[in-house]
Amino acid sequence: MFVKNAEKYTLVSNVGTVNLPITLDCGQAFRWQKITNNSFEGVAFGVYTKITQIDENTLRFDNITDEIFSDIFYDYFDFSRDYDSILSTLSNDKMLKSTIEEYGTIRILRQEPWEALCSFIISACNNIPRIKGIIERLCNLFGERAYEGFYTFPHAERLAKLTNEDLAPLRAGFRVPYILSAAKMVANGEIDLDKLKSTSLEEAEKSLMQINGVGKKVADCTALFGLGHIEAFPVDRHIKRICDSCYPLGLPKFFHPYEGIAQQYMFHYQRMVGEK
DNA sequence: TTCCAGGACCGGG
DNA sequence: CCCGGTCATGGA
Repeated sequence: MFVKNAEKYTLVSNVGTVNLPITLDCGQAFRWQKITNNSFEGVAFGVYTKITQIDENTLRFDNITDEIFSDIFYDYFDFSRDYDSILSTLSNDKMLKSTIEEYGTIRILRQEPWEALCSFIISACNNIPRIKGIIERLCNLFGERAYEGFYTFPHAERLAKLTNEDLAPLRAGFRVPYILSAAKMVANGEIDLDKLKSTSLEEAEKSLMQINGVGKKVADCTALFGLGHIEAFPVDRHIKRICDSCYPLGLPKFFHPYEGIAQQYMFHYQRMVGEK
């Protein structure tokens, strides 16, 4: 690992391969704003930064120190995991092989648990541009200023005090009461998201599905993108279509325990072919 | 106007 | 267990 800290940016190389644009904009996170084809800006864990892809092994983080990178973004990008090795294994599947070759390394982001849960409650029966809009209004209205024009994701404790009317400006429709019920259960400790990081996936799903508005799909997205359960395999309508046609007898055994990574390639693949 | 979007819930069969 | 209707919103 090589980290070079200059006056106002941190250059990171040789911590693992990554396709930055796809990783940040493949539908697992909703808050990164594209500046150019290879640079994005946004807020994670309360910290604003601008990230630029220099090459497959090198990222530039503007506005943060090397310590902030080590404390926050190293884990956020799941750099402790050896994706080259995992992707090599997953490439034993014909369809995944061509997708991996085309798109490179899509990393599973380790997002804030509450942000992941809340975001995927909002994702229900919704499209990605509108999900992004709702979440942006949520942060702008109830988050804290992290940088000029950028706000943190509001904590569950903050949202738990609000009413349906307070959230009306989000224009989130039938999802508003779901957001509030989740916020209350997280804020009062009925759901302990950090604890669910170290339970079994089944235990985490079971706990999350106690929340009104959280079914298996949203629970699995929360487990995968917010709790580090890399074996979680969220099945939405796109993934179901692929599974029915490509894996009618179930997923190949050797996907385990990296079903979550396989899922993200399948989802991105389906998104790309669907755009034609 | 109708259809659709990273679902979940509820009712009836 | 599985089926259809329903839930708001907005772009195509």
